[in-house]
Amino acid sequence: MAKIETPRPIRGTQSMLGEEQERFAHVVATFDRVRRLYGFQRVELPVFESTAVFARSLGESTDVVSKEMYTFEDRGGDSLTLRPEFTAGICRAYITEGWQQFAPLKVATHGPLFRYERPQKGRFRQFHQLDAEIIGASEPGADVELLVLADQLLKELGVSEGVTLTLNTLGDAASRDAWRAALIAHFEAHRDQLSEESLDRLSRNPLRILDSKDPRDRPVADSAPDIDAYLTDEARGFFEKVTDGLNAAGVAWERNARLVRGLDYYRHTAFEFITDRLGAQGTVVGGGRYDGLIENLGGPVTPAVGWAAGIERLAMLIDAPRADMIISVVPDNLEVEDEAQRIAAQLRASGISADVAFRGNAKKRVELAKKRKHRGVLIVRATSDQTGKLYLQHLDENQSDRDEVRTAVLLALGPGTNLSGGGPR
RNA sequence: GCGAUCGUAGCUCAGUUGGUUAGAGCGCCGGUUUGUGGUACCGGAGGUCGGGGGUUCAAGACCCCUCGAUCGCCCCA
Repeated sequence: MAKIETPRPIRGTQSMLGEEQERFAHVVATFDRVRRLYGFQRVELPVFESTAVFARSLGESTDVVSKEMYTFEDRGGDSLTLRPEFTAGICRAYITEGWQQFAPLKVATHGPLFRYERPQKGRFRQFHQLDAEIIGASEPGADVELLVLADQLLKELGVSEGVTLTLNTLGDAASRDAWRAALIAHFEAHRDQLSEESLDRLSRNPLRILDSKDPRDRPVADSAPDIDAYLTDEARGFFEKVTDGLNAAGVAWERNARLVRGLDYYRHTAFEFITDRLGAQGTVVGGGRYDGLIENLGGPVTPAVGWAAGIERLAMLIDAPRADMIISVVPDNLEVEDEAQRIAAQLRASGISADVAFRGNAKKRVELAKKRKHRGVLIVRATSDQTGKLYLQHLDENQSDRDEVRTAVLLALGPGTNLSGGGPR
């Protein structure tokens, strides 16, 4: 009989359980809470779109479009693509779903994205992002609000210590074009000093040479002109209003004149929240303003700004979230199993998580509760003596945790409950 | 697409310069003991050492190929 081969998981995908999943869920839950504080509506979007949605908006020559997209033909012969990012799909929906009537529209979402890349630390083929966008707002105040939102999110996740906001402006179209031309001239003049990779960038995406990690490129990149000299008055004023707003809101930031974005659609504000705690993947949140994108998709001229954050990356940075409080209800013997179910139901009705172990004798069930990291064991004894009927054994180390469990259980079972108690020996 | 490192039980790993029937802990299954309560004892199942080829009297160890993982380059959240 031939051995049945178990299908392997797809490279770069993850299946999460336990702490890994709890970290992930905590990041999402925190985002969902904070985005509400800023009045961002949750939107639901398809995971795949017509290939043109991404090809047109991201730029044909970007790596994402040219070699990283999961693109396939459906049975009808249409070219579809699993979304490699959120922004393009949101903009498509803004145009096709009539969302223009709600402008300026503040939306947030999160979910899986797909890029055909070589996996490494903090990088996956199916990965997950948080996303926040403001569509139909040309005011710098929109940029500020998004950055303040991101800043608060990182603070509430407890990771702001190791993460810094780096900020740059790419100017308006006129500034950007003038700067780009000056950069190309500069790099052309020093071709002989650039790495092979940067020579390739020079023809594909010259701005990218600025943040090259190759030490051979640094002298040329560092001596390249900043955008500041090419900024129009309008673009300069815009950037100042953004930075003033951040200062007023108490958001710490650093100017990085070398910061550029990988995708073609960015204008004006560009930013990354970066850390050195994730190996080669330094960016935790990245985004900026993309005033031309919706037009590129055939929509009306619509200014917009947004960011995305890697959920896996944030999950790696946060402290392990505290597990939910679960009380294990253990019947002393078969006789009181139904009584244990009744008590568990009472706990759950009061919002306390309860688990009734169904395997093994009482001792085994207590051991299992300990192993599952439950907070306490409520032992139900077969006795007519009300004083000895319920016994709460704590599994927490410190007294305040024990008090929390005891108070919760007493509250759920009602006043006057006779609850003898003990702790770990 | 390129580079480095690594693949031994379900999991975490030992395995000495190549040398008998490949080990441990945890987990799993069974049993003993205990019996107002989490750490006891005994036993068992489970590995064609990622796969294929080669060197050798002899390969888990050495060589080649292949697949996979990890980390880095590229790119990006």
